[in-house]
Amino acid sequence: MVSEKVTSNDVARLAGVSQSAVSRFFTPGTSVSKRTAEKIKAAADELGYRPNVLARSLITGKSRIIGLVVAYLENYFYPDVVERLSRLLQDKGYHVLVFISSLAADKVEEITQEILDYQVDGIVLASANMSSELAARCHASGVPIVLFNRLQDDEKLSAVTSDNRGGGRMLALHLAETGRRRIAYIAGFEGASTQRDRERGFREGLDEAGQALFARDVGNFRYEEAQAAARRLFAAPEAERPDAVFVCNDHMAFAVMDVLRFELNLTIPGDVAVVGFDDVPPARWPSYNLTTIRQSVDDMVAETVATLLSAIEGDVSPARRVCLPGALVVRGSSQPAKPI
Amino acid sequence: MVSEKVTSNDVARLAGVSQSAVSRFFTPGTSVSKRTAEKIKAAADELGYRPNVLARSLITGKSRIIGLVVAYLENYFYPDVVERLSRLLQDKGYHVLVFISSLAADKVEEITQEILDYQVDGIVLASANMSSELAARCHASGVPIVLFNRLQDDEKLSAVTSDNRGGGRMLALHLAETGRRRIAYIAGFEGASTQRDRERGFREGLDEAGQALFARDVGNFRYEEAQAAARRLFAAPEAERPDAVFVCNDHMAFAVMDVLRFELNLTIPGDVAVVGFDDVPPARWPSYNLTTIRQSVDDMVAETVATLLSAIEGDVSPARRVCLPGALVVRGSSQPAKPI
DNA sequence: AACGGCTTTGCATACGTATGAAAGGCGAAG
DNA sequence: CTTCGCCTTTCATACGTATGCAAAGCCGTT
Repeated sequence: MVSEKVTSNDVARLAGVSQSAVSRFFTPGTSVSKRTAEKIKAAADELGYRPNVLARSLITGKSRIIGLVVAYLENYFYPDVVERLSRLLQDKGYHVLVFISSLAADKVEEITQEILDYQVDGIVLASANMSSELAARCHASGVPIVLFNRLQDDEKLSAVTSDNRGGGRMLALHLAETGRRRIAYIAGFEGASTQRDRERGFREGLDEAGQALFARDVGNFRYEEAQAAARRLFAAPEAERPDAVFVCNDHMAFAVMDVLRFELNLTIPGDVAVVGFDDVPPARWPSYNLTTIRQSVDDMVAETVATLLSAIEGDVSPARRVCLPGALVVRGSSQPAKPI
Repeated sequence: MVSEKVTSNDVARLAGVSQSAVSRFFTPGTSVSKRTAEKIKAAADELGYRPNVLARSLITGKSRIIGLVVAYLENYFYPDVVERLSRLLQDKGYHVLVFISSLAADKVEEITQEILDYQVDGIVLASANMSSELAARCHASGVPIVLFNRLQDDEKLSAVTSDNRGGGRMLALHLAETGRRRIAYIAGFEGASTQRDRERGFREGLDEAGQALFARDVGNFRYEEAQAAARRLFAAPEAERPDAVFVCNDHMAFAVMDVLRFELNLTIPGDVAVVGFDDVPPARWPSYNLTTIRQSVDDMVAETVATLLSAIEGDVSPARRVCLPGALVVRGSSQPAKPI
């Protein structure tokens, strides 16, 4: 607390101009004469002056802060999202205020209120659902929201997702085509739209291929629960075990692979094919070498930012729902092991 | 932009009291009579009023925002840090503004300026170094800084680290005790204190055990570069290859293990022992089952927050350097394979 | 009924900036 | 030399809140 804060008034005094001149100098899009600009610059440099963003926000009504709500970073899809989103927004002069939420809905409510307290210009909701009532309140406050990697019934909410249904379908067809006949599914958290859509697409794909789901269990997007689900699914006698598993995301797929290989001594893809969803970095590490659906974080983030910024800049068009295509990435965990 | 913002004045008018009364009602530690409290509460609820944190900051000089500078979330140690740090600070009424920095020092400078623009109450510097000059400026602004998981020469900076030197030593002794005789090291980014301290402790440990470092290469904390380093280290004829590698962090250790197993067909720990540092979640996944030093993220975060908050609350004591002990976690990647 | 102490309330101002309106400056055209 | 118009600059005010100070209210005591 040694130094006093230096304000635009201090600069103005030193430069021999008015405070407004200083303000104008630091506000892009306004003009000052070359002469005063130089005086102000010199004075500002000497004092180490920088405008107070908070005070500015108070009067402009724009904080240049984006609230990001995220429930867990354990799934390595999200750190990547946080990093790229921050970077992109930084480039555009915004910054990210992080709010970690639990999965519980009432927590989300509380958290969102806290976010609004900071007068954020926009909100990215990355791993939590939000009540329609809350969404309405945000909308009423004029704060745009973009759902990231999830959908909600509320038609008023913008959302960016990848094509979870299409991805699920591709995986089903891939497994069927490579000769799998007892295909199981390990679900994520049932409340998540990604879970629902992936499962739905997967079932549709199986249907197309003339198959039905052989078995199903739930892993709730957690490593340990996915391990447990795998143990249950493979507790049956050998002939009645699945010969393929679609695990709802890569993070859980790693857990399943570890159980199959190191607890049950099964080979992948020899005995069982495993496929996931997301294409997080470890999926391409040789230890896992996991067939999966690539969601382009870059594209998703870019769309999110575009949607958010256009809404912030006054675009009152109705909610924008972007669904980006995913790509099937075939790797070693699902090579055809049992040709028909 | 449908609704107008509701201010303390609106509430005051509706409740039939003064604006100061409303302010007092929402400021902890001040008192209002029960009667007016009720009127204000009713009015505030009706209007959906919540205090504007930014306006409050302007006058109190406290924003309750903590700036977090982090360079990359690719190493899964950091997502965990972000999550726990955010959670803990949230509980204390603070929030985290994230700044992603590149490793370049000038970027850090720029970023830190941006942080200061937001009038943050404190800064956590998690994966980037900062010039002493910049540190001085922050100090002058009265903004406390805590270095997380790194150290700097500047004695004025508080820092929280785990005992990197001691951890390196433990790993060296462990490898020597389990019979390894050609022990190599793959370094992280040379500019990082964690890299320096871990290597130093490791060399000291080898020395104690009467050994010298057999080979050394650099992986710069990146997966791909660590792969390349592993390839170089093991390009020698079989008898001249290392029989153990300490990789400066787990993230790179995974890359090394993948190269050894899947490119060179070596067994771990049979042909080569691999040990890492951090104990990130994948280290205990059976595929890697990596011997490593556990850094307790929880403890580190707790110390960081404690240091930061005490400084914010006016503690002018000199910089506080906390060094937390790490624990050797012996797993399958280093079991004694060649008993003496 | 008057007084003293304590709590509650309202008034006024301050925080650091942006911005509309008004005033000033300067050159060109007449 | 005057007048007009444009570009700069200043003045004044506003943003939404917290807080010192003085006024007002309350309650028990003498």
